[in-house]
Amino acid sequence: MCVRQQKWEMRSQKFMLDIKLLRQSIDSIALQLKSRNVAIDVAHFTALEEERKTLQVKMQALREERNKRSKAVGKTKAGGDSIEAAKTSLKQLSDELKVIEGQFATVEEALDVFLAQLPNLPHESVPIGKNESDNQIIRTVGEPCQFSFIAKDHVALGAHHGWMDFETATKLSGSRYVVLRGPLARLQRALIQFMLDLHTREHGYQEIYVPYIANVECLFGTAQLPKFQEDFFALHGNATQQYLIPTSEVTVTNTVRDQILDCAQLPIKYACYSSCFRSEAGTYGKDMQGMLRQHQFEKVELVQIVRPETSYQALQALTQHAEVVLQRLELPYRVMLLSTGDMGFAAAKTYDLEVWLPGQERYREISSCSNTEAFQARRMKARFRDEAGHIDYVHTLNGSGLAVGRTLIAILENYQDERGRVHIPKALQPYMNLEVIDCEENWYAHR
RNA sequence: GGAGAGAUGGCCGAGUGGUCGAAGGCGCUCCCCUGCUAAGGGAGUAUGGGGCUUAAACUCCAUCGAGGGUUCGAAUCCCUCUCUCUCCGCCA
Repeated sequence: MCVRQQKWEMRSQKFMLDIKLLRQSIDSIALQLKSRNVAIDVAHFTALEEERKTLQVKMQALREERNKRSKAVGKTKAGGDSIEAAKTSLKQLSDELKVIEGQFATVEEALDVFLAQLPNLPHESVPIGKNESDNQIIRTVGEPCQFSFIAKDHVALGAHHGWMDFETATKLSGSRYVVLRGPLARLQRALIQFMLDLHTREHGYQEIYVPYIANVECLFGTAQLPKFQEDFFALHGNATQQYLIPTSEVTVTNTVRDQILDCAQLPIKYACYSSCFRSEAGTYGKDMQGMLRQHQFEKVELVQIVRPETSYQALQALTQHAEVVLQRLELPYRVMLLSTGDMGFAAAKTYDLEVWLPGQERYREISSCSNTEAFQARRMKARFRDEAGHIDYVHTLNGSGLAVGRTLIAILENYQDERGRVHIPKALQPYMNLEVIDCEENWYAHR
């Protein structure tokens, strides 16, 4: 028996777009993907697909014959007659089948390579553009504050007493790490607690804790693999390949992998705090100062598993949920609708939240909220059964609610005063048990 | 880390080379019967893909943890891996 066919079928679900849609309307898909700067070789695909079909039909016919005749052999043997002649001719058939199966496997591999390059199709409402300069500002909330003094950046504000210590972090690990002490370590912890409480108490998310190490299937399911292997850390010395999660989206979303959910379970809404690990390969020289871009950072992630017809409503809601964090912290921000050229591989539509950073005098990304529609679900085989018993893929969404390190930066820079003190936003004060971080204070005395 | 036992459908569980996609039970759905309830009778109840179709029907292929091998034929035999359980040791 050969299991190659199953492998192929699994892939056809796992990869990207709906394989049936692709077969039917490759031309219109090519057109849509062009807006994402992806050129696809339609002729190549069509040829492969033709070959695949021919071979599959032939292979199945041969198998059918083999199965039938093998069963007949069994009967003959049970009847006590000789089966030698039948064995010889069946051996030929079996060999022929193996050749076809080999050819089929070759075509399948070529299709693999082709399909793996295809990102999700953008939603029709997504602006067509080359890169981030074509993103649309949806709304701006709050005013960038005007200081009567020259605003410091978070590196300067955190430097007192080694509260934000990059030198020690470099000694411990390397570049792009940070050590936080005293009030800043507490601020980070307070932010995590604040965000989780908000989402679980007011937005209806269930808190979830997941592993920070994920297997290949997870990374594949959420589409970090196979294309973006260099973006995160692989663990060595393991028999099985494992990776540090670049976001808890990976493990949280994969909790529903290989499942047929009951429609009564939907929507599923998870809020997850985790550390995140990114190699930041190819970002040399970018944001080298400060803790804006780190190999290890903290994030509260929001994930929703929903019915297809509700996923765009859910995207609006999820984006709102992330925005509320900024609103409660009274940080000025704006909402960007990403253009086709700037979206992530798995996303059909993405809103970025950008917070105002006085130290840089510009807005910086602090959250990214995406609807991947069934793109991840297909790869994960995450489905649901509706009231009528029909099975369909779920839609998955994810968004940061928020990136904790960057929120900490935003608070330092937006809430600084002329003396270099940092005031704590009202909403956060109960969590900090403090109103102001005073650089003239001895923090060892603080309880 | 050492020793052993396992992995079968929604669940339990039979099945050591051939009509096994898989007995039996439970659960679930529909129907029948019974004055309600309970009990009873009957039928159905996996997933993915291909062919043919407007569609359905039909039919074929694949799937018994994963991958590979032996064979005309594999849930069943061999190899590798993963996971689970029990005992011992160690440990936050």
